[in-house]
Amino acid sequence: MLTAKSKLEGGAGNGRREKTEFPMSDVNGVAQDHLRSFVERIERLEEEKKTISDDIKDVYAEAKGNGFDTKVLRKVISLRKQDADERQEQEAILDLYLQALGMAPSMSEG
Amino acid sequence: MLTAKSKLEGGAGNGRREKTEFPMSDVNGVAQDHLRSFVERIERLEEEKKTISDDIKDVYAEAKGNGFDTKVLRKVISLRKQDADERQEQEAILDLYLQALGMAPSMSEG
Amino acid sequence: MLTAKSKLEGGAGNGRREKTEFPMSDVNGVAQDHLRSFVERIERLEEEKKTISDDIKDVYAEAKGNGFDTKVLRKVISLRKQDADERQEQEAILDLYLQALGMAPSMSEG
Amino acid sequence: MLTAKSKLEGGAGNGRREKTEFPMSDVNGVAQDHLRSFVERIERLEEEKKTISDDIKDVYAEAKGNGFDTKVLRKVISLRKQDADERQEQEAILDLYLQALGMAPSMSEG
DNA sequence: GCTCAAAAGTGCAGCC
DNA sequence: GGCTGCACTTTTGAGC
Repeated sequence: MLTAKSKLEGGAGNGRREKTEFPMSDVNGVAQDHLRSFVERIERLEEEKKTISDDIKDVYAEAKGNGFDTKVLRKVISLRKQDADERQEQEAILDLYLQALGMAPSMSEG
Repeated sequence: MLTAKSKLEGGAGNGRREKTEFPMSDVNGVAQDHLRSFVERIERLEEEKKTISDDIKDVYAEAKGNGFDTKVLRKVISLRKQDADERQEQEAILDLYLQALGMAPSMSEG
Repeated sequence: MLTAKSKLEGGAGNGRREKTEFPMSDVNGVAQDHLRSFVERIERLEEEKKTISDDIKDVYAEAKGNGFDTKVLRKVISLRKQDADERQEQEAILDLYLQALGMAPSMSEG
Repeated sequence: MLTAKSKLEGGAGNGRREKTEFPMSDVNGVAQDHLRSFVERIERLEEEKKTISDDIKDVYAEAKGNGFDTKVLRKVISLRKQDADERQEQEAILDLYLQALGMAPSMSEG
């Protein structure tokens, strides 16, 4: 059974087939452009993400500089996040039980 | 209603001491405001960060929807990142050499 | 996949090249035996672990066969685990605050 | 104050009802016992599983303490596992062929 | 530098 | 049988 090899969308010369078996629905050049576009978008976002992460670190550093214990601060953040998550979880549980009881919860019907 | 949060300030407010052993350099109330400010800033940033992360996932999903193998795509991103990191590393080494030679690299303007 | 540059050979032993560049501080044969021993122990444990995992799956399957909704069942397990974790967490928080207050919790006084 | 745990049984009538809408084919009390039994079995197994996992971590730690690079060690384990899986796969294919030829492979005793 | 915890990535099981 | 969501593993980053 075949598996791994097909994934590389490898630029094998498929130019001459009526229909390509490759995972992209287009000619190679176009697919490449498409790929490049995705790569750029992702890299751009990753960059932004890193900026944010660095900002967060800066805030912790600033807090520390103001005499706060970062470990405690992190715990505070973590706890508040947990609370939020738990709230969501509660709704999920409710939905689950409603489903189990045959009473569909949401499914925004209508 | 406060729940877990209340524990956070539980330690505080246990009377005035000539000198506080608390890690904050201010009166409790003020420190609390300060703390709150830090917490809010961090949470805001964490939220933004999550938005970006979700965006990234969306892009991967879109790429997948366009026939790209996300695993390969991730590999591409990863490799390019490594390359970039190595490039930076090279520049850092160059800077070190320049410094060692007394030629400050100053700021690397494009 | 690992590329050649990875740290496979990296690590200890830098500097001495008369004998070996390998990361182990012993003669090859002995180190190999040692390595083999670790590999075997790990593989044995992994095997046991898999057995347990399969057992768990079996129990879920059996529960399902008895009319239980496995999704709900999993949720029940998950919730109970969360409760246990939270209990631990509470102790951790307490310790943290005690530390922050300069009251080391470390001593286990009765 | 309700704790999270209480929600679990919240849905079920803590008393005895003559009739149930629940997906279990038995009276509530009995189903509850049954459920409890499953929960306990699973939790017991999960516990064992965690013990094994911790043991594995310990072995890796010990290996590290003996100068082995855990990353490499993990790679070794992983590769060997792959090999084993592939071997199994080969046998499975062989079995298929044997079956196709009307020669049941029966049980593969080690 | 090592250890530990959070985040990401991968694989798997259940569902449509 | 493809897909979505979940659990496990791995990796990265922070703290001591």
